[in-house]
Amino acid sequence: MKKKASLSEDCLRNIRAMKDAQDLLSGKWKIAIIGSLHYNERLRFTDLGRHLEGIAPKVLSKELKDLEMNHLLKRTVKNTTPITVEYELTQQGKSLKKVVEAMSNWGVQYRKSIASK
Amino acid sequence: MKKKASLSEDCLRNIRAMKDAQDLLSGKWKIAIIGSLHYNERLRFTDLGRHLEGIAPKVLSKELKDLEMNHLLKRTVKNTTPITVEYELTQQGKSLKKVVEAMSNWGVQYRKSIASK
DNA sequence: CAGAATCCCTGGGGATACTG
DNA sequence: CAGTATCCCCAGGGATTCTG
Repeated sequence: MKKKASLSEDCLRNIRAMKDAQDLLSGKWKIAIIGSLHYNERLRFTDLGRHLEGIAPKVLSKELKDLEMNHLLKRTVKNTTPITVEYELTQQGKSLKKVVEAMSNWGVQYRKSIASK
Repeated sequence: MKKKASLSEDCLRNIRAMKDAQDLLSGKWKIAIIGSLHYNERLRFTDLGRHLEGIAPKVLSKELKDLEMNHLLKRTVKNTTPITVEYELTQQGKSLKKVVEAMSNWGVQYRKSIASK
């Protein structure tokens, strides 16, 4: 016999899922990084920096490592002189498309609604 | 005459929008809070806490204030004894639906893909 | 170019106890 | 019930300089 649980297990599961997502995307830059790669397919370290406006190389480096560890993006060293490195989303990373787009759209919307006040 | 800019203004705009969103939703709990209210319509302080599993009241209180300041949720004091307070999403807050759902779905997906490894 | 090394510092976040 | 009040701590993040 089913009763409505006061705290649906379903609901808790979803909330945990959201927390998971936010944890992996924690920090001030990760979403933006994923977003950049979402719009640009593949980027090099410095180019990525240019997209992010104001991020320090150390921080960028660390964020990239985090994302790589979670298999959201892939790092490729090109054998050129000088050496270049390319970053691109993995399949996992690409699966964030919906999230990235939702946030982007919402952000644009939000700016408008603030501006019109 | 249109030329492809090396750093599309469009792209930067989107990235900024994402940063905006992430800033408003910064911290470990905001998304989860929005999510809870997305699934439950309206909740009281303590109930909200129950959904979030492990959050300290001080922290919850602060997160709620932040969200309220950004007009993402509304606080209502009920004239009961003892006093009760209800939180619910504003229209602004509800507009985050897409974001919340995207993150939730992705989180569930991600858990599976990790578990199956 | 792609980072690593250093130094620094605030504030986000937690634990616990208390109150109207 | 719905929060405050305190105390505390570390890591996220920044600025700058250096290197293979």
